[in-house]
Amino acid sequence: MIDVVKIAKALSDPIRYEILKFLVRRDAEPGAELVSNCCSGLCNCDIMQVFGLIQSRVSYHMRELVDAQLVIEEQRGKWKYYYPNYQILKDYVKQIEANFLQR
Amino acid sequence: MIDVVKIAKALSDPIRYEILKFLVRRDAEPGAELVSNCCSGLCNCDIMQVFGLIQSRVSYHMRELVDAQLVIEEQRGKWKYYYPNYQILKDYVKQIEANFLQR
DNA sequence: TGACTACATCAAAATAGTTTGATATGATAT
DNA sequence: ATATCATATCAAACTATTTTGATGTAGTCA
Repeated sequence: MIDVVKIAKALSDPIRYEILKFLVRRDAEPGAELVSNCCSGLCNCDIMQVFGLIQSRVSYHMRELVDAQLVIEEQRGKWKYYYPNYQILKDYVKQIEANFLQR
Repeated sequence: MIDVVKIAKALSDPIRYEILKFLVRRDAEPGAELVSNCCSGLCNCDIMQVFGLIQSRVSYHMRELVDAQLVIEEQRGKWKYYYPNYQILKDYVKQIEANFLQR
């Protein structure tokens, strides 16, 4: 079962929320211009560049998102490629609805 | 517009999450046995009793829930009566879906 | 091999959130 | 009015989270 409080905590940081939104937007627009030329997907260095954050800060927040299972990571050579975990997001919504909106 | 990150933060504390679940459950079962005899609704003192928390702690968490608009409070004499704000909960789910699950 | 790149990890500092006990406020009842 | 009850607020202590700079690790490429 999902840990709904842990997911809420992961979503409760504005930077993480924006990063996740960005991952989803980029995932939905596969033809969009690549942010950097470091790799074909979306990696740490892209997020650094887009949000103007230093490397260890991005690394920290991505680990939080991965730990909450909101984001799946995939190693590609020396890069980490991130993509949204839609199943967990769906489960989160379902759980919120089940706990608070069942009438 | 709702502040989705603020709502997530309010939901990210396990005590607040349980209190909100409790408010919803109690709201859905109007015939359920009253927890205390202090008032006809659900007040601070009920939550203290049910969760075994001291007064200032309950007061703090209820204020967080009210600030996030997840809970509406109503003064009744010397008591505060709390009930869930379903509209905000619905808006929160909608926003999560719009930001992350639109395909 | 060595130089370089991407990312992880660590410890320290900074910031934010939570808990507690004490005190304050405001309503009710006598 | 006073006494009592429910809740708010405050300051201090405590705990958790975030940020930073430094260093470590592992992959890549010449």
